[in-house]
Parts: sequence; structure tokens; C-alpha cells
Amino acid sequence: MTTVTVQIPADWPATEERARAVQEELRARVVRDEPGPPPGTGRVTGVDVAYDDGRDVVAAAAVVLDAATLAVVAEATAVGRISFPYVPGLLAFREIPTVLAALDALPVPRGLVVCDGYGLAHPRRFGLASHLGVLTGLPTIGVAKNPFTFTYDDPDASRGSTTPLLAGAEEVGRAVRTRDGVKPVFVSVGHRTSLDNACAHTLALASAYRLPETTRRADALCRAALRDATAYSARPSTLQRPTSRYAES
DNA sequence: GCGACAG
DNA sequence: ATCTTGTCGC
Repeated sequence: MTTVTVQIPADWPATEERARAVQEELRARVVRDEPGPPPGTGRVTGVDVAYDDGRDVVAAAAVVLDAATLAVVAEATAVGRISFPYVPGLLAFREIPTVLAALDALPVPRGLVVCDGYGLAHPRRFGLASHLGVLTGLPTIGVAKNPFTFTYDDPDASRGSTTPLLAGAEEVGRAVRTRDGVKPVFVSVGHRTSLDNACAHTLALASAYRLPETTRRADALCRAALRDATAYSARPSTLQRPTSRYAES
């Protein structure tokens, strides 16, 4: 598996104002009139990021799955310094440099990229998934765990039920029930994909668990990469008192 | 002005 | 995101 080190781009926005201006400029490049790749065929790639704010370290992972079998085809990770503080609406500026590096390190084509967060469901209609799509040219979707600032009616309890995710009267995404009786996930279009297709992909990728297998795999991998990246700093609990469950008594 | 707010 | 033990339930 490939692991790379990332540098924050010299021209990366340093203020919230600049970051918002970048979003306003790039949003026009989102392609919305393509359906995207059909679910269940080809490859699907999941990306996710983990942080250690205290040490200023960020790790990203990209995991390519066979869309039909969900078997892992390829993996890559990237490690770097945190490029932006967490500000609701500006998440992309915190995640993108490292995610791009991990995606670039993959030895195989990516297919549809599934992001942990939003695409068009965003204050300026340009969330992480759309931003990543415009920068890479790849079809992308966003699958988030929370409704952010949007409203929705609870979908029926059965897996496959959906309701509109609304910004006022505008449908910016959908609440999708991936498992019976379990809290829905929130799906939106990133780039070069239709909302129907984005929801179909999400359901195809999430049947055993609430979240898509792509994000589950990427989440586990970026956490492991973060552990490795910070393994040399002092961590008494793991380095000095390894395993014994009987150490106290 | 105050509260809410993807990860 | 991350901090963190046990606990209720299939």
C-alpha cells in the first residue's frame, strides 16, 4: 500500500473570507447534467480523514472497492499538517489537500468517489464532495451522518425509504434509510452524478451497516494511518502499558 | 445580537 | 473530528 506525505499548497486560503471566495468562484464548474456511473458495476472509491489537532497532524485514506463484490481493489494514504481550522461550511479546506494526495497515490482508476460529508447540500451549494469533484474531474457524491442545517421528514422505517433534504423549498439532497429502523444518512450530489444515482449507490454500498462500505473502509484506514504517523510521540497508555487486562488486580 | 453548525 | 466505560440488545 502506498503512503505519501503532503505539503499545504502555497496558495491555500488563509482566511474564511478567502475560502468562501474560492467556493463562489469554483461552484460554477460543478457538472449537474450527467447521471454518473451506474451502481453495482466498475469501481467505487471511498475517502475519509482523521485528525490529531494537538499534534497538527492529518491523515487521509482512499480505498477502491469493486462495486459488485465490495472487495478491496487498492488503498492509499497521505499524511500532512492541518491546512485549515474546522469551520462549518468550509470543511473542504481542511480535508482536500490530504485527500487529493491519497487519491493521486492510487495505482488504479477511481470510478465514483464517495465522500464523508456534503456536496450540493451546502450553504453555497459547494461542499466537500463538489469541491473534490471539480478539482479531480471525477464523479463524486457526499454521504453525511448529520442533516447539517437542513430540514427533512423522517423516512419510513424500512431500508430504501427516502425523503427530501430541504433548504427551504429546494431539495439539496435526500435522507436515505440504509437499514430498517436505523437513523438515515444524508446523501447529496457532488459532481457529474444525479441525485437518484447518488442514492442508488449509497444503498448498494450500505446494506450490512448504516454507512457505505467505502467510508467505513476509508475511516478505518485513515485512523490507522494517523496512529502510525503519531506513533513516535509520547503515548504512555499504549507504549508503556501494552495489553494485560490483569495489570491492576 | 444569539444559537446552530458536514467533519 | 475527538475525548472515553460500561451497557442494553439482537
